Amino acid sequence: MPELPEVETIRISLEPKLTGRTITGVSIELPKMIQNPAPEELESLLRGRTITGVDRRGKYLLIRLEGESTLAIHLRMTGQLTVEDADFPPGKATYFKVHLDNDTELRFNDQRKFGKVFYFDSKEIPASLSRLGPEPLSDEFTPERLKQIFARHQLAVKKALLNQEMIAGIGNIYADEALFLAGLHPARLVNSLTDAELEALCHAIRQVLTESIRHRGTTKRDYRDGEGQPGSHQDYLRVYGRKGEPCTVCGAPIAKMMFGGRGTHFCPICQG
DNA sequence: CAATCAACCTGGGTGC
DNA sequence: TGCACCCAGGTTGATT
Repeated sequence: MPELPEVETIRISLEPKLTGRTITGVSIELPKMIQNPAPEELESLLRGRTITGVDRRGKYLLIRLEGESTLAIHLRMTGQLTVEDADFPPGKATYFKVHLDNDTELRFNDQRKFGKVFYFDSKEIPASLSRLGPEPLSDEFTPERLKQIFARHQLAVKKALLNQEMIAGIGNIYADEALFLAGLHPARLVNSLTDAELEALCHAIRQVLTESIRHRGTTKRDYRDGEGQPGSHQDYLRVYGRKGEPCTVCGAPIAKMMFGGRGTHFCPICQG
């Protein structure tokens, strides 16, 4: 579900509600969700700790704790994070809660139970948990860097965009949207891209992610921001979910195919 | 190294 | 109304 823009939107809404709060306890209803320490060890690691800020790396939300440690959450497909009053009834699929010192709690709701929680004593996500490529909205994300990352890989560009070790944060929606904006067919091999195409792709990735953050993310079904509200970028998608509808540039019907196991939308004319 | 598939889960949509 | 089946914003691990 949530890709970089959705996690960033959640981060923005949670940060003021979490920063400065002290954790008083946790509730774990689904132990398998706790990935890193043993679930029974998590509470003693968190209780009494003060939250110093909320960051994001790729699709991971990073809750910073006093003393250089991090509580990280990955929402996978249907995860939702909200901060609510402790006496407000939680959603049906709320499997993890972090109780705070002002009678509110951070709630992790996840219908499909794919979401993961990690704790580690560092700011960087340990490589043993996840290795992530550069942040696409950072200054280090340039056409030259992209060329470097793609070099020697005989790999379809759509698959490359979904590979978090190559670029962090892009998922199925924004991969399709970026390839459309860049005018690239999803099956193009990354080591065949010209400098001009790399430049276009780099720019397209930045553009689609930035636009979506401005629209508070894309809600196809489950995604909600930290206030429980849907985003609006679904109204601005150019190809994703628009099979059979006219291309916004040339009017040809948008095509959908299965590619690398994922539904893939593109304009057969503009991305020929 | 790359590709494919299954697995992890629940529920909405579709077609019979 | 029921039911079987496909599909979904993600990631990982086994297998070829």
